[in-house]
Amino acid sequence: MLVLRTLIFGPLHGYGIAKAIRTTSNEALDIEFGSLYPALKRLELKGWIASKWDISELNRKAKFYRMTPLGKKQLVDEQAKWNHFVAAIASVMEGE
Amino acid sequence: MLVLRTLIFGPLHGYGIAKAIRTTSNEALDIEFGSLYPALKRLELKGWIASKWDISELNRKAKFYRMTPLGKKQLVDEQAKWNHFVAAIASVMEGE
DNA sequence: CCCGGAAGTATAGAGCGTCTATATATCGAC
DNA sequence: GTCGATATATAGACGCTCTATACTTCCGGG
Repeated sequence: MLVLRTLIFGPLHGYGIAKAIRTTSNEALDIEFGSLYPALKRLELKGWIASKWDISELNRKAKFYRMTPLGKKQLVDEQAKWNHFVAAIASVMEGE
Repeated sequence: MLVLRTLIFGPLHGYGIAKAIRTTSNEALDIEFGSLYPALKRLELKGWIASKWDISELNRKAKFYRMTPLGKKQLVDEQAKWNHFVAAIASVMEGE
Protein backbone atom coordinates (compact mmCIF):
# COMPACT_ATOMS: atom_id res chain seq x y z
CA MET A 1 0.00 0.00 0.00
CA LEU A 2 2.78 2.41 0.93
CA VAL A 3 4.66 1.64 -2.26
CA LEU A 4 1.57 2.20 -4.40
CA ARG A 5 0.83 5.41 -2.60
CA THR A 6 4.38 6.64 -3.13
CA LEU A 7 4.11 5.98 -6.87
CA ILE A 8 1.07 8.27 -7.19
CA PHE A 9 3.44 11.20 -7.59
CA GLY A 10 5.12 9.62 -10.60
CA PRO A 11 7.54 6.82 -11.48
CA LEU A 12 10.36 6.17 -9.05
CA HIS A 13 13.13 3.63 -8.59
CA GLY A 14 13.37 1.28 -5.58
CA TYR A 15 15.97 3.31 -3.78
CA GLY A 16 13.83 6.41 -4.21
CA ILE A 17 10.70 4.67 -2.98
CA ALA A 18 12.49 3.66 0.21
CA LYS A 19 13.73 7.19 0.75
CA ALA A 20 10.32 8.69 0.01
CA ILE A 21 8.59 6.45 2.55
CA ARG A 22 11.22 7.23 5.15
CA THR A 23 10.87 10.94 4.52
CA THR A 24 7.08 11.18 4.32
CA SER A 25 6.73 9.18 7.53
CA ASN A 26 9.15 11.53 9.32
CA GLU A 27 11.76 8.76 9.65
CA ALA A 28 9.26 6.57 11.51
CA LEU A 29 9.12 3.91 8.80
CA ASP A 30 12.28 2.41 7.39
CA ILE A 31 11.62 -0.21 4.73
CA GLU A 32 14.74 -2.35 4.24
CA PHE A 33 15.86 -3.28 0.74
CA GLY A 34 15.60 -6.95 1.64
CA SER A 35 11.87 -6.37 2.09
CA LEU A 36 11.35 -3.79 -0.60
CA TYR A 37 12.78 -5.56 -3.64
CA PRO A 38 10.81 -8.78 -3.10
CA ALA A 39 7.73 -6.63 -2.50
CA LEU A 40 8.27 -4.78 -5.77
CA LYS A 41 8.50 -8.13 -7.55
CA ARG A 42 5.23 -9.25 -5.99
CA LEU A 43 3.51 -6.00 -6.94
CA GLU A 44 4.77 -6.32 -10.50
CA LEU A 45 3.63 -9.93 -10.72
CA LYS A 46 0.17 -8.88 -9.59
CA GLY A 47 0.15 -6.25 -12.30
CA TRP A 48 -0.14 -3.32 -9.94
CA ILE A 49 3.13 -1.71 -10.99
CA ALA A 50 5.30 -1.87 -14.11
CA SER A 51 9.05 -1.36 -14.41
CA LYS A 52 11.46 0.10 -16.93
CA TRP A 53 15.23 0.57 -16.82
CA ASP A 54 16.23 4.18 -17.08
CA ILE A 55 18.78 6.72 -15.93
CA SER A 56 18.33 8.37 -12.53
CA GLU A 57 18.65 12.07 -11.78
CA LEU A 58 22.18 11.34 -10.63
CA ASN A 59 23.10 9.72 -13.91
CA ARG A 60 23.04 6.12 -12.69
CA LYS A 61 20.99 3.32 -14.21
CA ALA A 62 17.96 2.46 -12.13
CA LYS A 63 14.76 0.48 -12.53
CA PHE A 64 11.83 2.87 -12.49
CA TYR A 65 8.44 1.69 -11.32
CA ARG A 66 5.12 3.25 -12.25
CA MET A 67 1.63 2.42 -11.07
CA THR A 68 -0.76 0.71 -13.50
CA PRO A 69 -4.53 1.40 -13.63
CA LEU A 70 -4.98 -1.92 -11.82
CA GLY A 71 -2.58 -0.62 -9.17
CA LYS A 72 -4.67 2.48 -8.63
CA LYS A 73 -7.75 0.37 -8.02
CA GLN A 74 -5.76 -1.82 -5.69
CA LEU A 75 -4.53 1.19 -3.74
CA VAL A 76 -8.08 2.38 -3.11
CA ASP A 77 -9.02 -1.10 -2.00
CA GLU A 78 -6.01 -1.55 0.27
CA GLN A 79 -6.53 1.80 1.89
CA ALA A 80 -10.18 1.00 2.61
CA LYS A 81 -9.17 -2.32 4.18
CA TRP A 82 -6.44 -0.67 6.21
CA ASN A 83 -8.80 1.98 7.53
CA HIS A 84 -11.30 -0.69 8.43
CA PHE A 85 -8.62 -2.67 10.23
CA VAL A 86 -7.32 0.31 12.20
CA ALA A 87 -10.88 1.21 13.17
CA ALA A 88 -11.43 -2.35 14.40
CA ILE A 89 -8.31 -2.22 16.57
CA ALA A 90 -9.36 1.18 17.90
CA SER A 91 -12.76 -0.24 18.69
CA VAL A 92 -11.21 -2.94 20.86
CA MET A 93 -8.74 -0.56 22.50
CA GLU A 94 -11.31 2.08 23.38
CA GLY A 95 -13.94 -0.39 24.52
CA GLU A 96 -15.79 0.23 27.82
CA MET B 1 -1.83 -5.85 22.61
CA LEU B 2 -5.43 -6.86 21.96
CA VAL B 3 -5.16 -9.78 24.37
CA LEU B 4 -3.71 -7.58 27.10
CA ARG B 5 -6.38 -4.98 26.53
CA THR B 6 -9.10 -7.62 26.75
CA LEU B 7 -7.77 -8.84 30.09
CA ILE B 8 -8.11 -5.38 31.63
CA PHE B 9 -11.72 -6.21 32.47
CA GLY B 10 -10.71 -9.25 34.50
CA PRO B 11 -9.39 -12.79 34.03
CA LEU B 12 -10.66 -14.72 31.03
CA HIS B 13 -9.98 -18.02 29.29
CA GLY B 14 -8.64 -18.30 25.74
CA TYR B 15 -11.98 -19.06 24.17
CA GLY B 16 -13.46 -16.04 25.92
CA ILE B 17 -10.63 -13.77 24.83
CA ALA B 18 -11.21 -14.72 21.20
CA LYS B 19 -14.93 -14.07 21.53
CA ALA B 20 -14.36 -10.76 23.32
CA ILE B 21 -12.04 -9.49 20.61
CA ARG B 22 -14.46 -10.57 17.93
CA THR B 23 -17.33 -8.84 19.71
CA THR B 24 -15.59 -5.59 20.66
CA SER B 25 -14.28 -5.20 17.10
CA ASN B 26 -17.81 -5.65 15.73
CA GLU B 27 -16.84 -8.95 14.08
CA ALA B 28 -14.05 -7.24 12.14
CA LEU B 29 -11.25 -9.11 13.90
CA ASP B 30 -11.29 -12.86 14.18
CA ILE B 31 -8.27 -14.28 15.97
CA GLU B 32 -7.94 -17.99 15.18
CA PHE B 33 -7.10 -20.41 17.95
CA GLY B 34 -4.03 -21.55 16.08
CA SER B 35 -2.72 -18.01 16.54
CA LEU B 36 -4.20 -17.26 19.93
CA TYR B 37 -2.89 -20.19 21.95
CA PRO B 38 0.74 -19.79 20.85
CA ALA B 39 0.34 -16.06 21.52
CA LEU B 40 -0.93 -16.72 25.04
CA LYS B 41 2.11 -18.92 25.64
CA ARG B 42 4.43 -16.17 24.46
CA LEU B 43 2.71 -13.60 26.65
CA GLU B 44 2.95 -15.89 29.65
CA LEU B 45 6.63 -16.58 28.97
CA LYS B 46 7.28 -12.85 28.89
CA GLY B 47 5.55 -12.51 32.24
CA TRP B 48 2.78 -10.26 30.95
CA ILE B 49 -0.02 -12.65 31.80
CA ALA B 50 -0.46 -15.52 34.28
CA SER B 51 -2.73 -18.55 34.03
CA LYS B 52 -4.75 -20.75 36.34
CA TRP B 53 -7.07 -23.70 35.67
CA ASP B 54 -10.60 -23.06 36.79
CA ILE B 55 -14.23 -23.74 35.93
CA SER B 56 -15.95 -21.58 33.33
CA GLU B 57 -19.38 -19.99 33.69
CA LEU B 58 -20.73 -22.92 31.69
CA ASN B 59 -19.30 -25.50 34.06
CA ARG B 60 -16.40 -26.60 31.90
CA LYS B 61 -12.73 -26.58 32.89
CA ALA B 62 -10.83 -23.72 31.33
CA LYS B 63 -7.49 -21.99 31.74
CA PHE B 64 -8.04 -18.47 32.96
CA TYR B 65 -5.53 -15.75 32.17
CA ARG B 66 -5.03 -12.53 34.12
CA MET B 67 -2.78 -9.60 33.40
CA THR B 68 0.30 -9.06 35.59
CA PRO B 69 1.62 -5.60 36.61
CA LEU B 70 4.33 -6.12 34.00
CA GLY B 71 1.60 -6.76 31.48
CA LYS B 72 -0.09 -3.48 32.28
CA LYS B 73 3.14 -1.61 31.63
CA GLN B 74 3.59 -3.54 28.43
CA LEU B 75 0.10 -2.65 27.27
CA VAL B 76 0.77 1.06 27.71
CA ASP B 77 4.00 0.66 25.79
CA GLU B 78 2.47 -1.38 22.98
CA GLN B 79 -0.38 1.03 22.57
CA ALA B 80 2.01 3.97 22.29
CA LYS B 81 4.04 2.14 19.66
CA TRP B 82 0.90 1.17 17.75
CA ASN B 83 -0.38 4.75 17.74
CA HIS B 84 2.99 5.94 16.53
CA PHE B 85 2.99 3.35 13.77
CA VAL B 86 -0.53 4.17 12.59
CA ALA B 87 0.33 7.87 12.60
CA ALA B 88 3.38 7.17 10.46
CA ILE B 89 1.30 5.24 7.91
CA ALA B 90 -1.28 8.02 7.89
CA SER B 91 1.51 10.52 7.33
CA VAL B 92 2.58 8.68 4.19
CA MET B 93 -0.98 8.13 2.95
CA GLU B 94 -2.08 11.73 3.41
CA GLY B 95 1.12 13.24 2.03
CA GLU B 96 0.90 16.07 -0.56
C1' DC C 1 44.91 9.08 -10.14
C1' DC C 2 42.83 6.54 -6.93
C1' DC C 3 39.89 5.78 -3.18
C1' DG C 4 35.91 6.16 -0.32
C1' DG C 5 31.15 7.01 0.07
C1' DA C 6 26.64 7.46 -1.75
C1' DA C 7 23.57 5.63 -5.21
C1' DG C 8 21.59 1.56 -6.92
C1' DT C 9 19.94 -3.50 -7.56
C1' DA C 10 19.73 -8.11 -5.96
C1' DT C 11 19.44 -12.69 -3.35
C1' DA C 12 19.91 -16.18 0.34
C1' DG C 13 18.57 -17.56 4.76
C1' DA C 14 16.96 -16.76 9.36
C1' DG C 15 13.19 -15.55 12.08
C1' DC C 16 8.61 -14.67 13.56
C1' DG C 17 3.81 -14.92 13.56
C1' DT C 18 -0.37 -16.10 11.36
C1' DC C 19 -3.25 -19.46 9.32
C1' DT C 20 -5.42 -24.24 8.29
C1' DA C 21 -6.15 -28.60 9.79
C1' DT C 22 -6.66 -31.80 13.13
C1' DA C 23 -7.31 -34.07 17.59
C1' DT C 24 -9.48 -34.39 21.96
C1' DA C 25 -12.87 -33.77 25.88
C1' DT C 26 -17.14 -32.12 28.12
C1' DC C 27 -21.68 -30.29 28.85
C1' DG C 28 -26.63 -29.48 27.79
C1' DA C 29 -30.51 -30.04 24.90
C1' DC C 30 -33.51 -32.64 22.06
C1' DG D 1 -27.47 -41.00 21.93
C1' DT D 2 -25.98 -37.53 19.22
C1' DC D 3 -25.39 -32.88 17.84
C1' DG D 4 -23.69 -28.14 18.64
C1' DA D 5 -21.28 -25.12 21.51
C1' DT D 6 -17.57 -24.81 24.77
C1' DA D 7 -12.77 -25.45 25.48
C1' DT D 8 -7.53 -26.51 24.89
C1' DA D 9 -3.75 -27.87 22.07
C1' DT D 10 -0.20 -28.86 18.36
C1' DA D 11 1.89 -29.63 13.70
C1' DG D 12 2.91 -27.80 9.40
C1' DA D 13 2.32 -24.65 5.67
C1' DC D 14 2.70 -19.98 4.38
C1' DG D 15 3.97 -15.22 3.90
C1' DC D 16 6.55 -11.42 4.89
C1' DT D 17 10.26 -8.89 7.09
C1' DC D 18 14.80 -8.65 8.45
C1' DT D 19 20.07 -9.26 8.38
C1' DA D 20 23.81 -10.13 5.74
C1' DT D 21 26.16 -10.11 1.73
C1' DA D 22 27.47 -9.14 -3.02
C1' DC D 23 27.95 -6.44 -6.88
C1' DT D 24 28.31 -1.98 -10.00
C1' DT D 25 28.70 2.98 -10.91
C1' DC D 26 29.30 7.87 -10.35
C1' DC D 27 31.41 11.79 -8.08
C1' DG D 28 34.46 14.42 -5.17
C1' DG D 29 38.66 15.02 -2.45
C1' DG D 30 43.42 14.23 -1.46
